[in-house]
Amino acid sequence: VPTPPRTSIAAITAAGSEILETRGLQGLTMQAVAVAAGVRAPSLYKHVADRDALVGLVADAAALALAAHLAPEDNLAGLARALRSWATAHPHAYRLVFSGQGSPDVAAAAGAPVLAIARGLAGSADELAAARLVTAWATGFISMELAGAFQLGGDVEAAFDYALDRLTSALTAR
Amino acid sequence: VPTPPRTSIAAITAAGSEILETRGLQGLTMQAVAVAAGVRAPSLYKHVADRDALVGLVADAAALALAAHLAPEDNLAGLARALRSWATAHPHAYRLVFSGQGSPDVAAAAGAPVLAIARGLAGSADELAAARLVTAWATGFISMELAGAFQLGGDVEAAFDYALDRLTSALTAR
DNA sequence: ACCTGAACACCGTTCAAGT
DNA sequence: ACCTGAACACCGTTCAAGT
Repeated sequence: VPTPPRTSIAAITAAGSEILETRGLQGLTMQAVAVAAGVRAPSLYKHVADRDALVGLVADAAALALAAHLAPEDNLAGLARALRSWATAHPHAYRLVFSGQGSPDVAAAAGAPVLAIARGLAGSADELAAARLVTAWATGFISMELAGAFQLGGDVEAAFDYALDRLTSALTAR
Repeated sequence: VPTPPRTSIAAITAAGSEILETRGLQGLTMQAVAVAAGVRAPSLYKHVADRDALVGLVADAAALALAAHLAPEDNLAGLARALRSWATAHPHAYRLVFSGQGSPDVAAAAGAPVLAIARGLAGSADELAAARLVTAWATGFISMELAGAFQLGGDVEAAFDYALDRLTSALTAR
């Protein structure tokens, strides 16, 4: 006897996103997601291949949320600050987005605004290389900050602003 | 009846480092390390508090190995290329070093050469901020490369050299 | 003083049985 | 067609018992 589904990819992804937010990637277990979706763990395998696939769905959802948060920004400093504020508000989601566990297509779409801003600064010849410099710096800075890697003290805010200033002038096409 | 230890922190760390190299962080299980150290899993708890502590020891050993690999470099480009070559040769160890799971003291010691080079470029007033810019860029670039995040094609080598050139001129004290 | 087998709680995953 | 309990292999960790 055929039965209508009692859950869905969308519901599973939403449940997973909320669990990631509150309990981190380690807390994102099949059991926890199943309970939050109102179902038992084995049922999830009717909707996702395995835990890696579920983590990928959650990563993509986070990447889209991040992209929406970045969309209004149209200059390098604004974009970098928006990225950092989102990372501070959603540290687990931020780490997951940049861990490479999501779909490459979604990641590429989310990175598009950076390309546009890099083109405006560096010109279209250096667009891609400039975008990679900026993206690498921003993700590196923020992930080190989240990991507590800035142990030497000093002013982390000042280091962020210093880097933005130096990068802006370094990338501006001559 | 007292008994001499059949293993040691050093042996456990060495076994863990080799397992990390070949099987990754996921393969670094208490069971696998115990077998490699010639002992059973419960015995490890006489030497380390728990798996996190063991991972921390392996992270510190990797950070020291990385520091030794970077030590001969005395300019920004050489340092960055040496970091990247080590990361390519030891991807699991590289990720672990920058995951913040090791001891802050060891991480700070390993970062000292970057500070010296940054001081030479930017002057002592901006030394720390300049070092953070460079470190954030390099770790971000390499971790994105290891994660396969450079999906848009283009020349990754060229992007690395472009960034080195732009950063060097951006940091040089005026 | 250290090592061990046995046990516990947990995890991801499979599968026959239910509806 | 989907959901479930039961089971399996694995994991980290504890602990009483051995030497």
